[in-house]
Amino acid sequence: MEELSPSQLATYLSKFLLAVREKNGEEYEPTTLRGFRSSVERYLKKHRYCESVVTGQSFARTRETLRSKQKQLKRDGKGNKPFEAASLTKEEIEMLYSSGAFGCNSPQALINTLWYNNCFHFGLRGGKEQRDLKWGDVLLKKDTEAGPERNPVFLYKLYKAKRPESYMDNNAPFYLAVNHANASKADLPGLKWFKPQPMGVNKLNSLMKDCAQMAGIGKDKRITIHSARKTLVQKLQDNNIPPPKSYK
DNA sequence: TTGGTCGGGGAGTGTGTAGA
DNA sequence: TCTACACACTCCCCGACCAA
Repeated sequence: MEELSPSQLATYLSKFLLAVREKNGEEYEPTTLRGFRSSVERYLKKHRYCESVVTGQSFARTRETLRSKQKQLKRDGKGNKPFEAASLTKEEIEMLYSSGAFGCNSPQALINTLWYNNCFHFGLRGGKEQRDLKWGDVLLKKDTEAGPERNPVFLYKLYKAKRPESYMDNNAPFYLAVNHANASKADLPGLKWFKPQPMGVNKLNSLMKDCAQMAGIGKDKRITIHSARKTLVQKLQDNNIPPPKSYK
């Protein structure tokens, strides 16, 4: 497309924005169309194209087409964020603990709870930021007496005791794969619950969904990996904590 | 069970601007 | 000057698929 003149490209883009549909024939969400345009813009920038699709004069009609299309889609009921992640209620968090999805009685429950704590207390995103987390990124500054399963310090110390020695240096991944061979005899003292191997990206990304399934929640709402972070934001809002200045 | 990749699409953040 | 909102742009979640 970088070989087309701006006026030719503008015409093609306008036609594309009007005609494009999902594979099943459905209309796309308004933000998706905007994303398509941004993708084209990025591509053209990379190829040093002479004009910007977003601000260039030759693309004024394309912009108008996109605006009209977005308005039409909104009128048709699109743009209501059908895939928006839902936050967790107090009752649902209780169910996660009572079902055994969260807690400290199994390697999987332990790592699920650590993941949730890191989302909820440190505001980490559920996937990449958690996966990039290293063992040395989390330091125990203030100790506390070993206590209940909901005490983050207790869980951290238990996790430390159950990790293999070879994965204790600062650059080791924080989340390790569960050793399922040992999971059935998890209460044996000194047994390592985790393998010297990072938890996989697919496993980490489906962690919250698996927990919700185990606890029997999320049938009427969308519980995803983002739900834990959303719960944190919801709680901050409910307690009238203002957003940081940089959010303005 | 894992890593890697891809396409679709929602979420997050910085910036510009109209209006109070 | 402040605030709310829209826009521009980027990030990355998510599911599917495949091979190891």
